[in-house]
Amino acid sequence: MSMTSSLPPLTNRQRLVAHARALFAERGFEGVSVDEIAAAAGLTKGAVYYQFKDKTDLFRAACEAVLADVRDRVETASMGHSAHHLDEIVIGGDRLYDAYDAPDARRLLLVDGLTVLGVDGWIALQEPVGVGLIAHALSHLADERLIEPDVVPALAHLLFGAFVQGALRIAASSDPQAAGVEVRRATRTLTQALLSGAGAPLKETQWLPLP
Amino acid sequence: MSMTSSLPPLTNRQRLVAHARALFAERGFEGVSVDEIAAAAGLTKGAVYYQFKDKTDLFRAACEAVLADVRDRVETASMGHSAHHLDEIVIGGDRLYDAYDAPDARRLLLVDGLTVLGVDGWIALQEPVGVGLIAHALSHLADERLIEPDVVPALAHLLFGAFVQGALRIAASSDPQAAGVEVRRATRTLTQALLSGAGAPLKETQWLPLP
DNA sequence: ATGAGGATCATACCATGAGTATGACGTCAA
DNA sequence: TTGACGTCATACTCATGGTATGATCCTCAT
Repeated sequence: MSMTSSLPPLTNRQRLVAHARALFAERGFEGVSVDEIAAAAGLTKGAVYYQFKDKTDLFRAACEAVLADVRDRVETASMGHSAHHLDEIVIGGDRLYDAYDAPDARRLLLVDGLTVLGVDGWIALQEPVGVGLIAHALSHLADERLIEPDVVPALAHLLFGAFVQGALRIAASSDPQAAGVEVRRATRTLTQALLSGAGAPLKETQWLPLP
Repeated sequence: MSMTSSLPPLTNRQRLVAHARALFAERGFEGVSVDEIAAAAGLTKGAVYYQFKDKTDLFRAACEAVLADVRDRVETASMGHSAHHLDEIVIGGDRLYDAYDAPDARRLLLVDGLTVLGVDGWIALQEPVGVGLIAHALSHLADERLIEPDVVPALAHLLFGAFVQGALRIAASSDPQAAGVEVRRATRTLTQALLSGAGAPLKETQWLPLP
């Protein structure tokens, strides 16, 4: 069904990334050998190590390819739907779950990415897209004084973590359909709570002193 | 400082787990060889593969050892502090961050665990402790009708994901001290919003139809 | 044209490490 | 004593990441 538009006919580097993406999505980073990826692209290991520094570098390139698709899906889908600023955090959230429904996004970005790229690499990868989209939505809540503006970066990161676990919970469920609505409901409970402006007062040290 | 109470003098299996835990915490699952772990325990590879099925099995045992300590730290610390039921979600949250401050908890449970054990294994590992504690706290909110009872399991999982990313954000920061208070503040914004009872009304499909 | 030089990739090779097979050593019961 | 079993060491295989080096092709100046 996919139009397989090969204009121009794809450079070898792109073909390596494409096959790496497919194989990594199927059997994970450790489950696929470099020779196998090269063979799938009709090449050998020499081509891989000329184009990429090491196996991790190839994995990173595959991650960025997946992430580009995720960004496209989320942005185009949320385009025109946000009647009000405040809706986009719940609408965009559903689109995020849709995007993370793809096997390659799950395996590369959510499962293997953290271990392979390390904590810093993982955060650097997710910041522009996943975290960034949430931060953008939260900034509108901060404009309306529903939350404090200076908690937006960290809060976006936390919410992104919630989305990650939500996607994994759906993936691990024996009934992904039912788990999908369950997780989306729980996510709305979370975002709805933010939208109510309950985070605004925040009398410092009302609960416990911060160390 | 740790009392190193060796009574009885530790079986070889326990010593393997202990050294595996330390080495995995230092250089990760892929960064440590089985021979190295065996040598650190004064043994050889044969002992490892007699006691454990494979390297992953040893890693799982190390994870459970770390997790036992996490549970102890969180439970004993939150013991007697929760004047009201509703406090424990924010108090216990701070204790969770404290527990995930340890290098072994970070590396084994938060970074390597997901990839090594797989999604199902990882969830099965975290469910009894991390997710379970949050679910317990949330159940009290459900008793007070602050949230719907049937969203508790999924919501606990989501909040646990937020804690995971919070801990990772602290770990990756160049100033963990400052990042610690930043993340804890953001976490309280989240939990405080739940405590306000904003999740209760939840008019179905007010925003979007669930698929 | 032609040869120099670089870009791109294949081939051969090495080192490491997970997993297996098998044997050695002990203990204990009969 | 001996035989069975639990525990571990040793020796081996095999897959794989990475490197070194050589082959091929394209480009371009002379």
